[in-house]
Amino acid sequence: MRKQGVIGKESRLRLLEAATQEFALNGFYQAKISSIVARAGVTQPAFYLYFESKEAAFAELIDGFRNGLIQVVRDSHIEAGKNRDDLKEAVVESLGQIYRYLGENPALTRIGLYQSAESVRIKAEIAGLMEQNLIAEQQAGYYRHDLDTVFFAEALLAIVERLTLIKLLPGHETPSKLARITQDLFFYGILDTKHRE
Amino acid sequence: MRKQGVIGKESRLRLLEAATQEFALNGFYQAKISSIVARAGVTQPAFYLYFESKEAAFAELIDGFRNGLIQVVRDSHIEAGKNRDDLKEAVVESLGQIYRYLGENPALTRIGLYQSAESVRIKAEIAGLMEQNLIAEQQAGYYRHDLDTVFFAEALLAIVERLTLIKLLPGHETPSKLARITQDLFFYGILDTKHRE
Amino acid sequence: MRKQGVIGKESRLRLLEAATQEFALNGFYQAKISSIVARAGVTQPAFYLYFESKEAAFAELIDGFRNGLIQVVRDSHIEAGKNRDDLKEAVVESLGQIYRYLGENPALTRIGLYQSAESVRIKAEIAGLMEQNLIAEQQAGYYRHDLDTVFFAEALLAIVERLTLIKLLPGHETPSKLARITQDLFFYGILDTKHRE
Amino acid sequence: MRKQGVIGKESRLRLLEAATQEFALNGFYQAKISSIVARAGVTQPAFYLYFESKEAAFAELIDGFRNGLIQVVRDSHIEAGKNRDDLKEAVVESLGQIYRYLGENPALTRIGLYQSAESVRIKAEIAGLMEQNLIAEQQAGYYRHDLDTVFFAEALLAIVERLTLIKLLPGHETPSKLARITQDLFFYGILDTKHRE
DNA sequence: AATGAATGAGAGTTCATTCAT
DNA sequence: GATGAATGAACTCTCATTCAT
Repeated sequence: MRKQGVIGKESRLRLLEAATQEFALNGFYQAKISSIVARAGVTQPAFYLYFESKEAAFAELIDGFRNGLIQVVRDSHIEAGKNRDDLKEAVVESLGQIYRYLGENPALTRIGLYQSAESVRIKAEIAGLMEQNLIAEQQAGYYRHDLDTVFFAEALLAIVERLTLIKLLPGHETPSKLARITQDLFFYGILDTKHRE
Repeated sequence: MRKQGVIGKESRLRLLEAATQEFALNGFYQAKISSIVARAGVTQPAFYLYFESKEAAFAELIDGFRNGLIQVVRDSHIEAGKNRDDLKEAVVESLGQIYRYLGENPALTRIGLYQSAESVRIKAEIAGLMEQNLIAEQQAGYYRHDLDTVFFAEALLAIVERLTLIKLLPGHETPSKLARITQDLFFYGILDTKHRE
Repeated sequence: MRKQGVIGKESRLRLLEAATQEFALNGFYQAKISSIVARAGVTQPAFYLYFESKEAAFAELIDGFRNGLIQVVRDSHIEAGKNRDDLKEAVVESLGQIYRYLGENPALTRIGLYQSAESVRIKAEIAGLMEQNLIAEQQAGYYRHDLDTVFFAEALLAIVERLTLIKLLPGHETPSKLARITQDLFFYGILDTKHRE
Repeated sequence: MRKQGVIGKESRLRLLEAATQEFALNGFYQAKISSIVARAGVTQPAFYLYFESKEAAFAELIDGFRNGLIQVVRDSHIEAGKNRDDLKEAVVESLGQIYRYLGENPALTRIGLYQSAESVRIKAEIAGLMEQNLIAEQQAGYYRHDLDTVFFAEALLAIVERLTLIKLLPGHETPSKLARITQDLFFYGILDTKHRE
């Protein structure tokens, strides 16, 4: 794996893209190098020109996804000092960016959120980051003070994860719509207001 | 696979239990027949005395789990005519039974909810059942009428799924506690009441 | 690698014998499992029924050879109290047993003395054992006191090793003849007696 | 492989040196072209600019070593007409030159004496040359007339070979010391003189 | 009811070598 | 004079499954 020119870079990219598809479709263990290289239009040894092993290629994909997602989640923090309507819009915007990131990388999302042992760790990490945001936002007075932020964060992640899987990735809903729905559910709860009184 | 006497039944059960553990631990593809029979204390051909194939054994486990879960979710329907406090308790009780079922079958739950291609179908089915309950309960006047029951059901399932994975199965929380937390989040939402006004 | 009946034991032996031939002929790295199993008349996976890996099979052969040789060399120690003629016969007998062991296991000898990284270690070990014998024999007054036993042992091993390779294994000489030649060379040196004076 | 200028010559030399090290360390089959070119700081195809194949490069090294060694052994012939002390010194000097040649080319020696199928042929050749010398020396009256020169030559080579491997190449002994030890062993044999009578 | 023995099919990986530039 | 890129051919090892007993 020495210096690469432009052709090598291209081959590497083709392999990476092929690997993404194959891993997303079949998961790590069922994914076959032979399928990957077939998709990429090269022979098997070419794969090892650019990646140390099946594991290494997978790790590279996972890492890219993880880093991107971490960035997006970090950036989704909402600052203090907003009024109620602005808060709502900000939350929708933040969730929208997360859904957008996932929607724009459907295969990677499949790998990173659903197809690997690492996905468990990644989701734990993301839940942690989300909780940090939520804590700050709670202190900003946006959320109930009796709210357990750990569970809140896990619940938020859970919903994002599931709606992504069944609505976003198949293309049934847009990121914005999902963001609005998620925000609505969390903001107002489910109780009928008349019944509530 | 002819009719079996009592000894055969025992071996079959031991194999089934061993398979449950192995599948839960490693997933379908990584599970090895050799590990299963080692756990069960029999030889490899014995496995094929009781099961047609790896797939068949897996399907049998999945089916048992699925049927049990469907039953529990069906039974978790809440009748009309309750006042607010009774509703709350009824919801907690219903969720509690679901969490209890999952918590009592940890290995099967791992297989049925997280370890297989079937889990996607199972969860879709469960979400559907949950939605039916929710629709009836919404019509009973318990929930907001503008609530989209599809998303509500998916969100509910998502949270149950995730809290089960990270809190229930590792033994960090009891089913009752999780039921209460889930109910609280959904009933009241997250907004600070002072901020709310 | 579970319990084996008589058929299994036979297959194992056939594989072991085939492996011996193949390793002797080609050395560890050039030896192919496919050749071994072909010789043994089984399929490739059968090899792994009886051996953990190529390495493990090789190690088993090496170990057997090494242990046998160590035994023979240990037993070749000559007790004190012999007169000159008896000593000579005893030495010839001892060397004869070593040559005989090597000659009776030609393939193993090839592996253990010439075909592996282990052969270096084995020979070092054998040289050490030989030296222990020589030290005792030197103290019994059989050999010159100014003789460096380390070098003597190494030289003895060297000659045995080489004569085995070029005379014994190809069948050009018998163990007894080689034993006598080796003894003669060492006992009397090379100098012409007339010239010696 | 056309004619080369000065730059090409340099690369070729670097490759040859790198190949020597690699072959000495790992033997022919385990040596990798990729390692050789890495050591030499060139790319893989460059190797084939200067050598037809792995085999060809190896053969070139072997040939160099073989020719050098043949020369040294030829030159180590001792003329007739020496008295006993001069003979001793001449033998020590001759052996010293052989050990010196081997010690000065440690990597090549590893390849030529221990690491190849060719080493068998080379040693046979060397033994032959040594025997020719010994025959002449025997006829000069230096050695016993009942001495079998074939075995004597093989034994001599065996000892040189082994002491080189375990004492010279690791740097534990100098060529001169080894020459003296070798000569001593052969000249006087091992018997205790008192016991001898 | 169970087992010892065996296998077909296929996986990931390695390496000497070559071609176009 | 040298290189980036690629490959054919091989090899070790794994696993679900079956057959004869």
